[in-house]
Amino acid sequence: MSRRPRRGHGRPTLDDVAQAAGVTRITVSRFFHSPDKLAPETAARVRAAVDEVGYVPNAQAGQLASGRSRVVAALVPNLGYSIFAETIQGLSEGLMDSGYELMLMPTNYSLEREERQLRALMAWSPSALVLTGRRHSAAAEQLLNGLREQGTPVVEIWDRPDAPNEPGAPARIGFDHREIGMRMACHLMELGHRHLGYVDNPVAEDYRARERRAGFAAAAAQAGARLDEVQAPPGDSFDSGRWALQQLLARQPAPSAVAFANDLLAAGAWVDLQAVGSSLSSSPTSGPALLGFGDFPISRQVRPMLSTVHTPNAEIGRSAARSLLAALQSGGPPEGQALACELVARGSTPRHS
Amino acid sequence: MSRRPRRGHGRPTLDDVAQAAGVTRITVSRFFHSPDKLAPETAARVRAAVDEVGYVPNAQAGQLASGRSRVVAALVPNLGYSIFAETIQGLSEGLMDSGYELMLMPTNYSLEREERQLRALMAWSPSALVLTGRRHSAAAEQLLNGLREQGTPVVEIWDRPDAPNEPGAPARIGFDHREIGMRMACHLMELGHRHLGYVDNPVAEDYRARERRAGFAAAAAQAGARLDEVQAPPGDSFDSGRWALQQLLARQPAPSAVAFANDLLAAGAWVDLQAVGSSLSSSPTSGPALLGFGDFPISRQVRPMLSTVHTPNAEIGRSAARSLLAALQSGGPPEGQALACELVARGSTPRHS
DNA sequence: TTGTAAGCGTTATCAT
DNA sequence: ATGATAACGCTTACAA
Repeated sequence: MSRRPRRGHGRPTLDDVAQAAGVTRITVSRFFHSPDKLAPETAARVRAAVDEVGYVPNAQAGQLASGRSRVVAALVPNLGYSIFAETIQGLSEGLMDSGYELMLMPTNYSLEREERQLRALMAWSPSALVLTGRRHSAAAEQLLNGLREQGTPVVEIWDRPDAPNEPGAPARIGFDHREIGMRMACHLMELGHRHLGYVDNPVAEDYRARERRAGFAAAAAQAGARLDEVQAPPGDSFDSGRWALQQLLARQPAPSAVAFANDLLAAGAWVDLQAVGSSLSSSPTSGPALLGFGDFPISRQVRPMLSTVHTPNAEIGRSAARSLLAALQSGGPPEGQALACELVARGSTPRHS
Repeated sequence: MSRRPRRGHGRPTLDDVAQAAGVTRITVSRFFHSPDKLAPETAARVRAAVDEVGYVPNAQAGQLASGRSRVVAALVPNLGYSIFAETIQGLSEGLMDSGYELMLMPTNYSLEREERQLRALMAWSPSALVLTGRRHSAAAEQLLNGLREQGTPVVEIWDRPDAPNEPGAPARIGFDHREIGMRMACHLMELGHRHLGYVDNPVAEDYRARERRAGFAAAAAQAGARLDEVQAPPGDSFDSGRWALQQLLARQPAPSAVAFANDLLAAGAWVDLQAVGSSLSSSPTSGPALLGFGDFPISRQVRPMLSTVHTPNAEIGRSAARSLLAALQSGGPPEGQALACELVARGSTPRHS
């Protein structure tokens, strides 16, 4: 019916709608972006014309003309690991119906990979950016600074906001992993433990896990407690945690309380401990206290229940979405937010001695 | 230094590079898209100029001009639920470095939501599309058909391919949930059970879970076995599964084997059963056999280990990426793929009577 | 309240 | 092997 130009999608354009409505292109454009500037009856004609021709806007053309992209990009280490999946779920919920679309790029815990993704991203002129963590390659930092100067809101999630909202400081949404590590150690020491163990996770590039461990070690040292550390091997987390605990318990003397980089590691070790305890004697276990991190659902399911640190997985994503949308609207920089973690003391860390 | 036009990002453009290299725009464009068409020394000059001015392509402009978008969109019910997170992880790994970016849209298990996301998506002219499941609203089907006719590859994941690769049939990557339901029932009946139970999941819109249940019921009916069914309530899956099993066991007579919509439900029920069993007697439990679905890591951790169905979570994503990229390259339609599930018989389904 | 003119930065087509 | 010209579909700036 209608002319089919040599190029393009062949989809109806603003001009097609305009023709059908007896107005010009720009009026139709206004119908979408500032409908209140149209005379009501004009708007009605345009609406009818839009339906009639089946008009769908062309995002690329609009973005090229306006210089704004309606893309929010998120770079996360991994999705299979459920905490980031929950964060992304929160982020996409927060972005829903905002007119922005979420572009997702996994970095596999690699700063180099993150930098490459960031470069690829530049081509899209994203409206806003979500990065995981505060550490990036030098080149990535440069790209980010460029974006920030140009007014693109950037938030870093899953890491601590810098102390007092310093102006110009990167906006971060999350918590201080080092501090959480310290709190974990303090919890165990408050229960009377003087010889602690720590099982770190096997992902070498996960510096946040390293920080928790470092905080844990610092608090232990400060209190004069003894500390044994071990890195869990890759593979099934449960098995890995079990193996790591055995390593610690084999030492003489063995720690009386052990903290883990995450609940999966801890749960594996914990159920093993219970099984051994109950087969050797029917009395309640007198083995080490165990403390996890992440408050995975499993932790409430083992008996006794696993003590852990509750992290605001989905809330980090929702908060990031709020912060970015606010910044996008106001034109100002995005705000960071310190989100609380809660140390949930349950049955696996009873009072000691 | 350089002119700052009234509009645009102010980023260097092809023309800036061209000027620095002493060539024209189009030569620089060719440098990126068909470098072998350039004289080697011209290419070298262009390369230097690109670095010099710090050129980054403008995706919107390129896509507007070419009519192709370099966006692959994926619509999934939910990410917090780990199986889809693993699928998306597989998908994004498969897409990595392909030049296509992943746009992620959650549908919250709502067909209406899916339709809206699809409409929003049309504005982006995605190069390819990933949908979850074969069921969509009528309007969504229309949109999809339009896309397919126009040559956009579309694959539906987590559902069964249609029988023999019918031409024109939607490409699906996954398996037949109804058939898996039947296999689950058969497994239990082969062990000697004649009175089965089924615990369905609480997400009313998850038709795939309904299909597994229907298959389970059909197989039971066909074999003349008795069946009791119950829907798990919303909330923590472990607790929910536990509650549901109690409902079934309270009936007189009670089923001797119970299947669950997923491993979380099953695991909650299973550990509960073991706890009760061991506190009442030290003999091995003689309670009902339990069968899960999904092969979550937890299932290998409970003792006895939970029998379940292993699903190819990440493989579905990787396969979708492969199929779409192949279709994009060949220009043909994408291919579906039937992926195998494996029924993993473990300790929770021992031989019966 | 509506319209005109001039791009936005790239790629397709055809020419040299 | 390189270039000139004309889109691509929309929005901004300025007029009327």
